[in-house]
Amino acid sequence: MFTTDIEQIPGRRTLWEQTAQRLQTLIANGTIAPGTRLTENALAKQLGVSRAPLREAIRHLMNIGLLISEPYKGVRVLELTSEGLHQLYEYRTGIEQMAFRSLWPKRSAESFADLDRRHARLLEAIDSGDSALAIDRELELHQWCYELSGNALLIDAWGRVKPHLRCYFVLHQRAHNRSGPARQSHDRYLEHAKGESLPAALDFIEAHMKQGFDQVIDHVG
Amino acid sequence: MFTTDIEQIPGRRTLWEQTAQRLQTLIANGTIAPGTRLTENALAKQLGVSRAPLREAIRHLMNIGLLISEPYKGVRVLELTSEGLHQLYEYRTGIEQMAFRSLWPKRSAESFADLDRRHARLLEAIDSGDSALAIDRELELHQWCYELSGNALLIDAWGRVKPHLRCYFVLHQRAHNRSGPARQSHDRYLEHAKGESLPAALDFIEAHMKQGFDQVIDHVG
DNA sequence: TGCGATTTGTCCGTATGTATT
DNA sequence: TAATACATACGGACAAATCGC
Repeated sequence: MFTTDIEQIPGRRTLWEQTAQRLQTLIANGTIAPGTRLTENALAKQLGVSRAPLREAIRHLMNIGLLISEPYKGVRVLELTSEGLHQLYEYRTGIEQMAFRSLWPKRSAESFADLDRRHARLLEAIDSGDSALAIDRELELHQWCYELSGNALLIDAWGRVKPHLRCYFVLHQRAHNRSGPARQSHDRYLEHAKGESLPAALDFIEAHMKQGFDQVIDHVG
Repeated sequence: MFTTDIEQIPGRRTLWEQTAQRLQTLIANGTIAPGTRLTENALAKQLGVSRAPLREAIRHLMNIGLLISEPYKGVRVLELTSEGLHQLYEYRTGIEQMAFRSLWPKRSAESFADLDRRHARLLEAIDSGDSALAIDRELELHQWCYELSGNALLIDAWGRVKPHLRCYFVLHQRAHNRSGPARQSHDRYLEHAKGESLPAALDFIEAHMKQGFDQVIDHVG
């Protein structure tokens, strides 16, 4: 693997990993607003950790891109802009197409079963009305293609994109007060993933991403 | 010990950035061999810094992927494998094609002049016989497409790929005792970058990358 | 199996450098 | 210019985990 995947190994994580995860959640759900300037001492006290692990957590979120640091001036939370969203979707479209090209020869019955399982869990979350859970499940659904590709750099790139998507999704969901993209769109995503034509799948990904982009773009400053 | 190597631009960057840069160079040029386990106290003494900034530098290189960390076990330098090289080139091909798709409408006379300037500097380095410099110049040449794309995520992705490429390039150069890819290949790269057909450019990138991959693959464990 | 040695992870106090007022 | 606030850096200390014997 590339970086340590924080979201796994739930039990015995180091303090800086837990701190990074907590910060990431606070940023994603808007508790810490975009553009907020973070002061280390105050934040360390609030989180109940010392500055050392906090600074390492900050360094991690910097590398993910959720925090922006200016030396000797401090760090601030990334602002959500239409330009940023555009670049995010351009990038995400590219890496997801890359993943599909890479995974295409590796497709199997088991991988399709895995995909179906993720899809079922997404539908389950949507029906439950828990929109935060639905967002996570949707990200897990798309993670299928990266894991199947087996390319550590792609998996890592996805891990970096995911928290950004979560931020924008939450923003969109708050504006609309309903959960993510339509069910039908994901049905067609699965059809193409299991279908026979790679070019058709790539085209659909492009359209699928553009649809997601258009849904969110109106709610960004 | 190896503190003699780099003393470049210690200007106004923070200590952890300088430390990360020094470590990166030591890893790239093989002074610290792949697979080496790093112990913090010893390394801090050798580099003349305290553990705090060293740990942040390590965290940075972890996120780049040059160092691998297992909690409480330590960090070790990434090993160069044929599988890793394959994934690196698959990924690099993808993001460079992505960059070309993104920059294509933004091409201009000035951007072509910029590209020519980078090319000239590469040829200059090749002719000078300084292979380390030639490697840097080749990376700067390719960086053109990412900068012109203007996509911050793509630029960031390239920034993470670059140090890995440097490691493999140095490995290859040491085996061959000559500098990088042929001049003709870069000439054609420029022709396609300035040409009229995006699909042709994308195809050439694929071939160009595969050629680079084949040149290096034989020298990896 | 346990025990000690080593290393990482964490915390604290303090000093220095930088930006801002 | 002085003063304040904060980020950065250092050193020492202890706790926690791992590894070798």
